[in-house]
Amino acid sequence: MPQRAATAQPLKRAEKKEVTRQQLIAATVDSIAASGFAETTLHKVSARANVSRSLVNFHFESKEQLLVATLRHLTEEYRTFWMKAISRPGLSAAGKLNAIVDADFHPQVCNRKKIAVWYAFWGESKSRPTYMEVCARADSEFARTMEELTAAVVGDGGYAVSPAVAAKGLRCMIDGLWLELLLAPATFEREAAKRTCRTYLASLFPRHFDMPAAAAPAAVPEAQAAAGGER
Amino acid sequence: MPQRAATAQPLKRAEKKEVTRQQLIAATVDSIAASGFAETTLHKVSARANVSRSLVNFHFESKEQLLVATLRHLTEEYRTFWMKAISRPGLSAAGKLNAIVDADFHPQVCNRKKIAVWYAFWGESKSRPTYMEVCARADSEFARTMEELTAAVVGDGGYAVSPAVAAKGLRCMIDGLWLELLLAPATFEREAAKRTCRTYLASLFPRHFDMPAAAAPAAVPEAQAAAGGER
Amino acid sequence: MPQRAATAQPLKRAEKKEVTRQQLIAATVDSIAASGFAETTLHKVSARANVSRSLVNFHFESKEQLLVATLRHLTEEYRTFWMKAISRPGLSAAGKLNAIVDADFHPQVCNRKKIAVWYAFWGESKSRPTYMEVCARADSEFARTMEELTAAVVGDGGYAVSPAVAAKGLRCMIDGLWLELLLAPATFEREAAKRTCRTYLASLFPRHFDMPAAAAPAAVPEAQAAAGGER
Amino acid sequence: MPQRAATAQPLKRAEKKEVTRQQLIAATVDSIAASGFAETTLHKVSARANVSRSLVNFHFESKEQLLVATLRHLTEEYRTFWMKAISRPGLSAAGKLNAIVDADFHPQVCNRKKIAVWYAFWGESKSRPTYMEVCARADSEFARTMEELTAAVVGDGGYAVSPAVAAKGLRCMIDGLWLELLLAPATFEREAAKRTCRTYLASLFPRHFDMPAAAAPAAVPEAQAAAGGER
DNA sequence: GATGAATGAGCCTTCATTCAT
DNA sequence: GATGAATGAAGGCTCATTCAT
Repeated sequence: MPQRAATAQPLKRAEKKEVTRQQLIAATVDSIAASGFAETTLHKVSARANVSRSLVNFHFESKEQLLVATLRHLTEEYRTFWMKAISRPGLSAAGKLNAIVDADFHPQVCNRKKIAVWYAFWGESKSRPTYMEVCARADSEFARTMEELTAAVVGDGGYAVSPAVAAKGLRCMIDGLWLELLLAPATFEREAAKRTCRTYLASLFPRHFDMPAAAAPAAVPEAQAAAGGER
Repeated sequence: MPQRAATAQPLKRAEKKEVTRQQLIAATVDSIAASGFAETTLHKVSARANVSRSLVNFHFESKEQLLVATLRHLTEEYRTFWMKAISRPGLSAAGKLNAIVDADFHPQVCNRKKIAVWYAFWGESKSRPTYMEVCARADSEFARTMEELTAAVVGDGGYAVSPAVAAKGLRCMIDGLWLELLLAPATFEREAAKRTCRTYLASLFPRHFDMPAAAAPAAVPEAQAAAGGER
Repeated sequence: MPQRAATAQPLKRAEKKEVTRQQLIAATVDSIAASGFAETTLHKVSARANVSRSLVNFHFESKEQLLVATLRHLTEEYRTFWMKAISRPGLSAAGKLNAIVDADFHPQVCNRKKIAVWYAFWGESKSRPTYMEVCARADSEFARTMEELTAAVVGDGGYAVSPAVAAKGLRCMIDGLWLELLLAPATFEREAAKRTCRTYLASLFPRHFDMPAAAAPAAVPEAQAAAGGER
Repeated sequence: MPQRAATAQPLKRAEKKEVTRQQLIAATVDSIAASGFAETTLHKVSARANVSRSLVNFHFESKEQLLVATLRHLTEEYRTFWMKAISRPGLSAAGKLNAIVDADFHPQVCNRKKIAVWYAFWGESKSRPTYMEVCARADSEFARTMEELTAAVVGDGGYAVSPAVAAKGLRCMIDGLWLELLLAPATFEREAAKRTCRTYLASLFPRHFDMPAAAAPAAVPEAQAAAGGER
C-alpha cells in the first residue's frame, strides 16, 4: 500500500542513519563500562554494535567525536529524566526535591553500568577540557534548579541555612553515593541511599521533610533485587 | 665535616633504588593528572622522571604494576594524613570529625592534581578489579572510623539519627565536593566546602557542632589563593 | 580485448588477499635464509615484501602464526613435488625410488635457500612443539611411501634386507646430504649427491639399480652452474 | 695441611674462572636445547648457571662470543669422543668404522639435548658464517678420517665403490639419523640406528661387515631404556 | 552506503650491554 | 672480582584512520 510505503520509506534514509548512530553510542557505553575508558577501542565498539570496523569512522569522523557524542547522550538522558520527574503537576518545592532524590537513584539512571561510564568520563575530564565543558554545562542547570527549590523551601520555612549550601550538599552527597555503588556494590542499597539523602533534608528542613525510619534490614536486599539492578 | 658525609653516604644502594621508585610514582601521578589515564604512557612517565624508558620496567615489571603501586601510594598517603589529623591528643569525637573535614580539604590531599588522579583510578575501577580492591580496603577503614565517631557523638547527644547513615552521608558529601573541585574548579572554594560539611554536621548534631556563618564573599578568593592551590 | 580484461579482473578481493599472503610467506622464507631464524623480524619480512609493517599482523595475527604458515607452505610444496615425481605413469617401484632421489635434489626444492629454512625450523623444533608436529606429519607420509616402495623392490628381488631399514637409510642419507649443501656448499654437487644415494640403492638392490659410474670431474661444476643454484 | 692448601690454592684464580666459564657454556647448551636459539637470552643462561646477569658479559665480552665458545666446546667434545673411539689399539679399518658408528650413537654425544643444540647452530649457520666455519673445520677432519678408513677397506677388499662416496654416504646417514632423534624421538631407537648404518656398510663391503640381524622387537625398547636416554 | 585491505604511529616490553659500587 | 642499577635499541603488536572497491 502506498501509505505503508510512505511511512516506511522515510525511516530509510535519515532515521536509519540515526538508529545506527544510537547503536554505536549504546555500544560505546557498554564498552566503557565493561573495558574501561583506556581499553575501549573502536574495534570493541563496532563488534558490540555488530557493524563493520570502518562504519564508526563513517558516522563519527573520529573516536573522540564518538566519545563526546556518548557523553552528550548521557547528559541529555539524565537531564530529561530529572526534569520529567519534577514536572509532575501539583508538586511543592519540597516534593520536587524528593522527586529528584527518587530520580537520581532510579535504576534507569543509577545502575553500575551507567555510573561507571560517568566516572570514566569524569576521570578523564581534567585532561580533556571538552568533557569538562559538557559536564559543567549539564551540571550547572541541575545545580541552579536545585538551588531554586531549596531557596523556595528555605523561604517557605524560614530556615537559617543558605539555600546554595544546602543544595550543594545534597548534590555532592548524591554524587558520592553513586561512587559507592561503583566501588562497593555489595554494600550499596538503593533505598538506603535515598534515606541518607532524606536524613540530610529532614535535618535541614525538619518542617518540610520527615526523618526516614530505619530500614527493615531483611526487606532491603529484596527490594533491591526487585528493582532489577543493572545486568 | 666527616660526620655529615657519613650520614649522607648511607643513601647508597637500597635507598637510591627506593628514591627512584618514588620518583617514578610521583611522575605517574603527575602524568595521570596532566594527560589522563588513557593517555598516560611509560614514555611520558619516564620523561617526567628524567630517566630512561626501560628503567620503569626495571623497577615495576609492568605498566599495570606501576599503576597499582601509584594507587597504593595514594591510599597510603591519604590514610596517614587523616589518621594523623585525628590523633591529636585531647580531641573529642566531634573534634575528630571536624579534624577529618579539615584534613579532607587540606591542600596536601585535596588539590586538583590529586583529585584528578583519584577519579582517574575510580573511573577505571569497574573494569580493573585490582583498583576496586585497593580502594575498597582503604575506604572501609575510613568508613569504620567515621562510624565510630558518629556513634560516639550520637550516644553522647542522644540524637535519633543512625550513626551509620550520618557517617555515610558525610563521606559521600566529601567525595562529591572533591568532584566539584575536579569539574568546576572555578566555583570551588576550600572553605565553602568545609562549611557545607559543617552545615550537615550542625544540622544533624546541633549540640555538638555550630552552624557555620555565611562566608564573607570577598575574603574567600584570597583565602583560596593563599592556600596555594596546586599548580 | 574485453574478454581478457574480464579474465584479468577477477583477481579482485579474495585473490588479492591470498596473493599478499603468499608474498609475505615468500618474504619470510627469504628472510630466514638470509638472516636466520633468530634475526628474522617482522620489519625485515615486511620490507622484503614491500608492504607496511602492520600488514603482517593483519594477515597473520602473530609472528608465530606467520612462521607456522611458512613451514606449512614449505612442507606442502615439498609433498606436492615428490608426489608428482612418482606419479608419472609406467614407473616401477625402483623407478619411483629413482624419481624420488631426482626430486629431492632438484633445484626447485634442494637449493641452499630452502635447505637453510628447513634447517632453521628443525633447529627450533625441539623448543616449539608445533614445528615438530608439522614436520612429523609431513615426514611420516614420505616415510610410509618410501617403505612401500622398498618393500615392493625387496619382494620383487627376494632381497634379505628389511624394507623399513633400507627406506630409513635412504631418507636419512638425503637429509644428511642436504645438510652438506648447507654447511659445505663449496664441495656439494647435486649429481654427486644423487650418485651417493644410488650407490646405496645399487649396493642394497643390485638387480634393480645400477651402480653409478664415477663422475666426469670437469663436467660436474658446469652442470651445477647450469642448474642455476639458488640466488 | 700445607699440601692440601697448596693443591687447593692454585684452583682459586685461573681455574675458578675456567670453571665458571664451563658452567656458563653448559647453561647455554641447556638453554638452547630447552628454549631454542632464538629464545636463548643471557638472562636465561645466567639464571641456569646461578650467577649474576652481568657475569656473562664479564667472561665473554658479548653474547655472540658465548655462542661461538659453546659451539667450539661442542665440536671439541665430539672430536675427542670419536678420536678416542678409534684409537683403541688393534683395530682394523673396518673395526674403526664400526667404532665410529658406536660412538656416534653413544648417549654421551647422541642425546636429544645435544642434537637439538647441534641443529640449532646448523639452523643459524647460513646467516652466521662464523658458525659455518667452525662446523666446517670440525667436519672436514671427520670426513677425511672416514675417507681414509673406507679407502683402506676398499683397498683391502678390492671393492669397486668410490671410498669418498661411501664415506660421505655414511656420514650423511648418521646426520640424518640424528635428525630423526630430534624430530621423531618416539620412533628413534639407538640400536636400530646403528643397524641402519651397518646395513649400509655390509651391503657396500660384504666381506668386511656382517649384515645385522633384525632386532628382537621386544628387546629394543628395553635396550634403549637401559641406555638412559637423556633427561 | 558500507566493507575490508592497508597504513603509520606509537606503546609496552625485552634484551644485550655498561658503569658505578 | 662480581653485583645490580641504568640505558638505548629494537621487536611484536594494537589502534585509529584511510582508500579503493
